[in-house]
Amino acid sequence: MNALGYALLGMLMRKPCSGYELTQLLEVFWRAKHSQVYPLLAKLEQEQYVTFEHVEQTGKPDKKIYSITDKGKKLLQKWIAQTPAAPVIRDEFLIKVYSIWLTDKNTAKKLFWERISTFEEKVTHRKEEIKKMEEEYGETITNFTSRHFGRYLLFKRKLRQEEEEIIWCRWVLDLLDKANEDSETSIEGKRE
Amino acid sequence: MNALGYALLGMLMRKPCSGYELTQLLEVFWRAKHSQVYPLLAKLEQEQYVTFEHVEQTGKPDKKIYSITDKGKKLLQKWIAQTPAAPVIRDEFLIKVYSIWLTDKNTAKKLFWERISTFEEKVTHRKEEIKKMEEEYGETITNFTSRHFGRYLLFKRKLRQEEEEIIWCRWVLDLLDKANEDSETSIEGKRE
DNA sequence: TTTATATATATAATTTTTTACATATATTCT
DNA sequence: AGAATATATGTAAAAAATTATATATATAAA
Repeated sequence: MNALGYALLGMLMRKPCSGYELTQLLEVFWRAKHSQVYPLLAKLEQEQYVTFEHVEQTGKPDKKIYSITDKGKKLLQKWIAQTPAAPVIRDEFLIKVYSIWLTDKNTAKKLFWERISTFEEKVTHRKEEIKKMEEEYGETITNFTSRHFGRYLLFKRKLRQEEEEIIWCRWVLDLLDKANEDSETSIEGKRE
Repeated sequence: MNALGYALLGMLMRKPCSGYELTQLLEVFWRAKHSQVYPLLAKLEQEQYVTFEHVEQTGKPDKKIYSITDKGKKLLQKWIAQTPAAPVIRDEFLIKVYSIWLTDKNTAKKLFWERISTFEEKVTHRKEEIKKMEEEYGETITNFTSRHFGRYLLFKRKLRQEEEEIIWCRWVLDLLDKANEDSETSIEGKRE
């Protein structure tokens, strides 16, 4: 089984979910589209790691609510204790940063300002999510045995990372402005 | 063209490189194996975004040194100014954290201690890289027009992130220890 | 009234990525 | 002597991920 499968099992341990809901919950720690989630759920069900029941709805399409089985739980627990693979990060923005010296200063600034803007939105959103969790579950959330503990830890980490990204962007923008002053006040432009 | 192609072009703007070297340099901002790099370089060469020359070596296998063309440079510059796609993060460790409440405290602690350990190594390594860059290129490195500027920015960002990850892990380990004390001093264990 | 958005599931086609296979030279470690 | 590691390039097969297509209900907005 692949990592995404374990992610799904982990979410189903927290609570039974539909494929639609799982796809949304996934966002914090593993990117995947619904076109990956639905077939994998079917496979998981075939191998008896999960079960599902049809739930009819009015005003909305019917859904399948998946639950994890004992077999699934055991598989997950065994996997957790194993050393995880190295993280994969692929961020187009970073490729652009790498080559930022090829653009003009306005293009560069715009890129970083847009980054700040999208990350500020993320921070706002994340803070709300954390607040909601803290209100809903109280102090138990910091308790190791709470089913929400892991999710809470991830949210806290994400928030920090998002805030750090903004700080870094501001630092870069400062550097860009400083370099500007230098080239205006001194003749000695380039070295190297 | 895909993002990896632009990453290669960006690295070739900094300096001509072999496919082997490119695969290593890639590490900071885009994960890719050599089996992706070599065919893509061939494609890039076919479309005249890069050229290469054979370099014979003694004691080592011969290599191909790739350089970017004007056509390649223009393509890259045009791409940089466009709004980047959302970052992709896939980290198995985070899936395990999500389900950490399913394990025992020792397994949990071990996971986080191992994470700290691998990230401490990364921090050490990263600091050396940054020091080397600063020594090699001096202050010009903070200059917008330096070909090393983007790479320098990325290294600084990575270092922060790696340091932050360690801080977060320690915070989690603290939480785990606190919860331990609680369950020893108070009877009221769970709520929710 | 049309359009967009949200809920809900599913498959097909394509692209991207990983793993494995393959070869070759030289050095260092056990 | 044999094994592992580093340098160097490539291809083939398999797995994973993205994009596109498809269907269906309901609400809200333009």
